[in-house]
Amino acid sequence: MFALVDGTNFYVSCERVFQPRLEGVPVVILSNNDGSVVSLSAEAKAYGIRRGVPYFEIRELLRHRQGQALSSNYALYGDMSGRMMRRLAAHAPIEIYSIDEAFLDLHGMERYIQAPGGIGRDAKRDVLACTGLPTCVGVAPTKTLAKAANRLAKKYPELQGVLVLDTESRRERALRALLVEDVWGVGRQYALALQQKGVATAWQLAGVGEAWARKHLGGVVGWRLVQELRGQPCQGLLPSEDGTLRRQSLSYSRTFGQPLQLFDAVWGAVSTYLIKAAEKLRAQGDEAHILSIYLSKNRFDPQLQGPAGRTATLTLPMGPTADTLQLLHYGRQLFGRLWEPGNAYTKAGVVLDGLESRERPRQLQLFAPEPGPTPKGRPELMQCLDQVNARFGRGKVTVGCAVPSGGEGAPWQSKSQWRSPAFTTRLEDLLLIN
DNA sequence: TCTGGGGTCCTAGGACCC
DNA sequence: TCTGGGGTCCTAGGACCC
Repeated sequence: MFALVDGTNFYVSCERVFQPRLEGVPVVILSNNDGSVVSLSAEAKAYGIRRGVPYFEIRELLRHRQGQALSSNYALYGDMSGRMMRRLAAHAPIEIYSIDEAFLDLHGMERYIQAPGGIGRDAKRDVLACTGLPTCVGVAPTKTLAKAANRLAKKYPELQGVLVLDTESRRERALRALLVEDVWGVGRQYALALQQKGVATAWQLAGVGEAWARKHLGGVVGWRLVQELRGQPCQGLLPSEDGTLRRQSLSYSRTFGQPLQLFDAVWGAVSTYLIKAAEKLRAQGDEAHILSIYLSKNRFDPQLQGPAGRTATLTLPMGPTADTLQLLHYGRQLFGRLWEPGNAYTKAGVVLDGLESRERPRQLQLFAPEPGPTPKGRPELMQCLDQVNARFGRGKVTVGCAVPSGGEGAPWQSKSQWRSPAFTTRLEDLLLIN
């Protein structure tokens, strides 16, 4: 059996822990650049606001209803997430699935699931008591069914946030009540196609054959999904060691505060993003051997023809690295391949792929690596750079071509007008009760 | 005027190798 | 006109997740 635990309107809940005045108020949390809604409270949902809508469309509605919009504060959410995960990990082996969701492995704990209250209610109570965060819990024999149970636990208040699917009849009842578009792994495209073929509920989806599933739901993924709905596990727990996630790629991208046309401005943004991505890479003790850069134009522009974005990718000739200067060197080459004068760019990003731990055993070098910018003494230099910045503030020391202090006041700087303080991670932002 | 960011997995074709 | 089988790597793209 698996449990899926997730935070209810997680970002809003994090804000409310430190700002009780937001209790009962329609609250929306905005994306970077204050562009669109990424999380919202039940009160905001009741007024018809939905995740993903652009802020300018709901600004008036929110003001009219005395609602509150906040910029997203990932320093706060990330720290609160860590607190929640540490509580959950005390109950069972854990896989952290996203910032506000975790799977718990309950194999061998079946008797505890059945006990009065059960592990779901227990974990939920614990997280609330220790962090102030409300959660929902779904328990079932497969991950997909646990997600389904969680979904229904949220939808029906009488379940009080916990649903256990531990018998055939409970599974059937749940799947009959679940729409196909609410199944984990069925997105917009698939939902539309399924509905057109007369498959409207999760129960109907669980009844399709293997060939059908492979044909209409993206191959082997679709077939696994159907099996999981039937109660046959196809995915095990991927345990998160010491509360962190093992990742295969890492990226840093931002929408600019305004469209940019000048080479220097766009390269200024990309080089800054590269520096940040390299910092993240070193902070998690990894090296990357594939580098991608992408540039995007405004994807909502009706004049736009062709794809909004272009990507350039390179396998680094000297092998895995976490060196800012090497990444900048090759990043500049990739940028040159993408750059087209006369375009108004709205967004850029950097992706580091093929991540390996820096501590891994070194493979025997059979051939001399291609000469890149000289790497002698570089790991030490990078380490020194990170230590100085950790002590004196991010971006205090950087490379010569970069904009100081990480782009503060730069032309690409994102908007973030209503950010709450970093209550839990900055001493100056500590909440004071008078 | 104003529309996020960071991930995953799978497929498929071409180059290249044995 | 005929012209294998199997494998890897690389790249691009499409679907999905939160």
